[in-house]
Amino acid sequence: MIDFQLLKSEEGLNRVLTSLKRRGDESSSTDLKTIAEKRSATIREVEALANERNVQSKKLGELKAQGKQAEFDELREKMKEVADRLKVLKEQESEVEEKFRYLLDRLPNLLDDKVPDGKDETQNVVLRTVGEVPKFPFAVKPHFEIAEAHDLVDFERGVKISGARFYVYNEQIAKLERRLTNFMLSTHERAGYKERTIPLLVKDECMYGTGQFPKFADEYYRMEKDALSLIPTAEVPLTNIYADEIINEEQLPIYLTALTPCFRREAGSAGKDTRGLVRVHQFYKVELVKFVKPEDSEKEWLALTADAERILQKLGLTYRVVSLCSGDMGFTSSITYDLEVWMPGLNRWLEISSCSNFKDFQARRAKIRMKNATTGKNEYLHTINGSGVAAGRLIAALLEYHQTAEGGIDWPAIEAKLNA
RNA sequence: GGAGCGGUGGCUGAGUGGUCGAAAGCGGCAGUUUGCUAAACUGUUGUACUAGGUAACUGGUACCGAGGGUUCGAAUCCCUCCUGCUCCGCCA
Repeated sequence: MIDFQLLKSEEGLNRVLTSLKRRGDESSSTDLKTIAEKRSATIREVEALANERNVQSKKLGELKAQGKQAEFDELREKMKEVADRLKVLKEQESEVEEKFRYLLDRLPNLLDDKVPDGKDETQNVVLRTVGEVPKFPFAVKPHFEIAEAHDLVDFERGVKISGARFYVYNEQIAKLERRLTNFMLSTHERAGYKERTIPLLVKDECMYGTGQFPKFADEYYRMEKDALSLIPTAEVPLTNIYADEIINEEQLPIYLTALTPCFRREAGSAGKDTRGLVRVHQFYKVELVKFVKPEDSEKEWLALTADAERILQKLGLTYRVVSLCSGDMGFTSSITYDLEVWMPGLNRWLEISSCSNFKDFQARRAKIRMKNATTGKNEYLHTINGSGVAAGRLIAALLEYHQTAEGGIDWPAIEAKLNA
């Protein structure tokens, strides 16, 4: 969440409103200032009355100890009224607090000044393209046609077992995925990321901490009985490792990575990418997460993006780096670069990684702080993360790049890339 | 799943209705002593919100697993939930 102290000044409020407008968010942001003010006023009232109660209660204790029964009884009667009044006031306070939290919880992160203006994904800005768009001397096929033709992926049985957007990898793809994820983890380990194995089911407070809850709750699988959610990305448990903790500044930066399945309901994407491995309910992904000092976050975010790019470079895939425009930015992110890989068979660019700087937005929600070594004060640190990268889409890309004129797959070529 | 016992500050651990944000010890920080280190001694040491102040800081409120309740007053009493440990059962 954003620093709600911003709402108190004209200047801060304008920053919030400008950012919201750039996002194309028409939510009731103007209410914020009024609610924030009402909240402060109510808190002041409650605290003043609570102070009186505390002072008089202390006095009652003294009177009793001194055996002054008459004075005790008199004051006690008076304080009953104060207690009643306080009770009513406290109810008002929690009502205001609830309204305030409701708005604040649903308020997106402030956009970085460098985020380009734009309405939707069509106005994202391509920063650079790495590699050439490959040319084939034959008619290229999308990955799912190749996979079906050679029985590499069993889409029907995936549907039989679990429904649409589920799949079964047969032997060669299953093994390729195992090789690829291992390759990605090793590559990141060399760049300084520490691997973790983490829970795939998380509490609501974790989903809140990284910003999935409460606004986007419908997009995730939740186990109602146990009040746990299947993670949509390793970002959730990985970031929450340090929830509610204060980290010494000297221990930063912390780089973490994890391989996990990711589960997404894909609610609202009916009819989109219905074939293939591009949009599925479950896929493996290697995630990169960084905890950094605020002053380092831009540098560290660019470095993390480069770490994700390295995977695509090593595998010889053509991709471009895209700066998401204001209207296409995610709720929690302050600035995001997407990596889009060229898909020869689909004949389009496909998002395979999304690298974001959240600044202190997630840190505030998850209460992840650092102790400033010079001032000794606790401050919110910055969190950064990105996919490094999504395995399912990576497999799809490799199949399309290494298809042969005969309609098969050049396995040795893939193998060579992995061994390079 | 059953039975029993617990959850207190960075840690250990006291505290069963009033002056308890909370004893004591450890750790941390500052200082004194010291040729240096160590030891000893002295002081200091939580978080969030809130009001004032440029700030250092000062005042207030809240927090003793979480949420409710009783009371003028709750770490302490009552209820619900969560969670840890030990034993038993079950499963891998």
